[in-house]
Amino acid sequence: MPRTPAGQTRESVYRFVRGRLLQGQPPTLREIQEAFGFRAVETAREHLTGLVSEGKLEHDKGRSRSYRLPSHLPNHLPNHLPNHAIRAATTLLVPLLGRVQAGALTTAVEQLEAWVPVQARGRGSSADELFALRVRGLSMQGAGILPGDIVIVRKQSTASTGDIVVALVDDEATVKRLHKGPPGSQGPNRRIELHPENPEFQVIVCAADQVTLLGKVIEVRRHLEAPFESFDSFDESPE
Amino acid sequence: MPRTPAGQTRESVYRFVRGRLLQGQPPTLREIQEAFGFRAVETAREHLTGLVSEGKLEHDKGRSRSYRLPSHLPNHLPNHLPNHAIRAATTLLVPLLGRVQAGALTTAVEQLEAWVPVQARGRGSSADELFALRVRGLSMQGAGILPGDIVIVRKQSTASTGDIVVALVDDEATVKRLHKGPPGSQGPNRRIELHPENPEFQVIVCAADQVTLLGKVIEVRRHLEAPFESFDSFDESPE
DNA sequence: TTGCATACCAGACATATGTCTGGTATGAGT
DNA sequence: ACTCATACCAGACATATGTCTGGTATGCAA
Repeated sequence: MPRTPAGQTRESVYRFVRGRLLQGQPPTLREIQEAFGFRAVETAREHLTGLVSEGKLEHDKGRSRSYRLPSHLPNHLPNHLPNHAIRAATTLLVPLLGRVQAGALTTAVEQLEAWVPVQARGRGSSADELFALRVRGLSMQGAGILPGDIVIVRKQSTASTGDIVVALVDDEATVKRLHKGPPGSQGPNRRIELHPENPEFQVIVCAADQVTLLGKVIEVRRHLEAPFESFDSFDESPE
Repeated sequence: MPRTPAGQTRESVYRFVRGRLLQGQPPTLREIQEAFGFRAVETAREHLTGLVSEGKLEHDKGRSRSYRLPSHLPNHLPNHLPNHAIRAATTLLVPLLGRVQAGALTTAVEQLEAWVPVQARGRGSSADELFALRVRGLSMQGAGILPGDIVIVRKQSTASTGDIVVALVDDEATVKRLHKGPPGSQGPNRRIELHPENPEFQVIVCAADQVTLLGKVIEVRRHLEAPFESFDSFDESPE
């Protein structure tokens, strides 16, 4: 029986298994056997055993379809594909909300436009911490944020000066750059400034209790070809 | 035995299964049974059977862990979560390339920076059609494309006037807006203009055979918090 | 050529996993 | 209260799936 050089089939098997895992469909040994034309199930199993010993896969002994990508980032990963595959496995699905109204940060069906795949950040990340909105106006043009862009937002009720945030002002969501007044300004009610990045728009100045901070913008996306149907999330015009 | 109202456990089971599928780890019936505290395997199986009849899942009879999200977009989906779950299932993993050199559009290990999750577009979409690059210069600032942004590019060797493209000029990749000369200009060798969106940069004018068009930019992303380690993909400065 | 590591094969068998049949009882509506 | 749909239970069993043992032969280096 002709054989490939050492390691070559192993690599091919790894890519096959990884592809199936990323599709959510881990293969059985016999599916691998068939895919590669092996005559023995054991051949497939030994390749997987080799991959486990190399740290590229892990599995639960005796369970069906249990080979999987390692679930934790080992401290000393070699700088090759497994690392990237692991990152791929931590994709989060974040709701793109159609409209945000006062207090209603929700993934209720009527407001959910789509699910957006987002790379997980850190081990504690969870899709519940994030939401996405579509930008409608030109107020943040100077920051390279244009109408139609999608902002990925991490839910948080505080942020730092200079952060780009989503805030509710007069029950309307807006994307602006946050500037906080000095501690103690206006008594317990600190002054908040929401700065546009476009000279045609005015700074919004108010007290902290007049603003609800919904979160911090952590990513901006622009689709030059729209994968989604067009849907506007909020109004905005020069004041 | 107390029971939940009709449909409630079904929905919870669906979310559990979907979560496991998105992790690449489809559950067995007994794992579902255990997760929900059912006394009988059959209870779990019936919920899955119900979900299959609702079109939310499909499966292969008699195979282990074979319940999965539907693999094709049905024509008439109800406007609720299954639709979005299906979209989630069509996330592609696109390679973020560290550097593009002449002719070397490759996902070879040394040039692969990360895998980027991207929403699939259309049924024929495949990750092989796409690659991602990191923008380095300010030449496209006017178009809201800033240094450090990631562009998702669909591989194509032609594009339309007005498209933002990635092109190889003098063996260096650059992102510009494409303008094509009139048909027949310069004989069979049509004139090509690559326009910056920043007055500090000059238009690149050359013949079609001096330029290799690598693809069309279909999406731009900016990470305000970097999920990746910083890695620059190409040089660019005012000419 | 020899030696070695390992890529392959074959078969038996344990058990994990799905399926089916027959049943109870609970929530909700009338 | 009655009825109905269905959410649950229990058990038996077929087979899919993984595991182990014993083996051959091939590619590669010395």
